[in-house]
Amino acid sequence: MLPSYDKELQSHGCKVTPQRSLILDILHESLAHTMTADEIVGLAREQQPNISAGTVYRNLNTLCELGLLKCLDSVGDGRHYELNTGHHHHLVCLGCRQRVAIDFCPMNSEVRDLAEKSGFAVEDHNFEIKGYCTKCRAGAKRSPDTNGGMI
Amino acid sequence: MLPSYDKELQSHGCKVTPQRSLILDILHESLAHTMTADEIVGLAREQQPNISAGTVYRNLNTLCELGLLKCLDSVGDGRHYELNTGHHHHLVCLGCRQRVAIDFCPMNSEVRDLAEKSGFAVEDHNFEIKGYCTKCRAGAKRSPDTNGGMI
DNA sequence: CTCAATGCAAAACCTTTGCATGGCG
DNA sequence: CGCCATGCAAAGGTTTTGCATTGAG
Repeated sequence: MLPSYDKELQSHGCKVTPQRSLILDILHESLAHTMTADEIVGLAREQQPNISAGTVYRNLNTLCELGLLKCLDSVGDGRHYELNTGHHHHLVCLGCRQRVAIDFCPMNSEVRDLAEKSGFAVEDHNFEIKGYCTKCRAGAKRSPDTNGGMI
Repeated sequence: MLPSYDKELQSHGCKVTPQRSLILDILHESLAHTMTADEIVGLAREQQPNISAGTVYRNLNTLCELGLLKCLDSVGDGRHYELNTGHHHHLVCLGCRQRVAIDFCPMNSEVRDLAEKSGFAVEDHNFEIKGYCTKCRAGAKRSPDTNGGMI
């Protein structure tokens, strides 16, 4: 079943609008991978044809601030969004740009100490493995340099 | 001393122009941290006032393709460039957006196997630790949410 | 009712691109 | 001298913003 985010929204003094719920539903449908703002606008318009891109962008930012979403960025394909569920990292396909969640996390007290030894106050971290998914592997072998070093 | 990149450029059938050398010199000056295209344009204009932004962008892309530069991306501050010296990762300051190199690398055969077990052909990886550098720590404590969840 | 959220359109960014000119090899 | 690289300006793509209107609480 679809969890409702109404309570989280309201507890932040945030109104529950059809647009907001729709965005959260769309991201819930694709829990396994991330989406760009543009993809979200596209899917949202299937159900609510005149939802404005401005509204989607504004809501993505709002929902990130509330901590309901996470925003990822990586060379070559703009920002990606996902529901902020359990902590995880991603496999990023350099072909189709899809991000798929993985459970492995490299962060531990040792690494943290290393960073803090240089006066750095650690808040978060990010780990991504880049490569080619099963579907894109064939194409990748043909032209390994297609991506112009923008790995 | 400044290493000259002339040979690398020439060996790729690439002309050595003042603009190209200047960009490489600027990035060599800041080996410890990365720079945005815009910062590079600014510094370049101090020495060559009418260098065009288009030229800088074109060269940054060219030099990435040649493998002389590395391009990094991260939420909240666009692309960053650095000389492609030894493999390393970064501490990213959420205050001043500075990226500082660290030596620790989480990648090993175990992690690689994990990714490849799901049919993924691993090509590269990226690890960054986000937080606040010594200079920005005070400010961070005052307003932890300034960055709108865009960690 | 009130104030936040929306739709629309314009603007603000950042990056790329077309074209004529200049300069490296 | 030929062709790549440059400067300039225009265009492209993405994200933000201003403003009047709508609608959730």
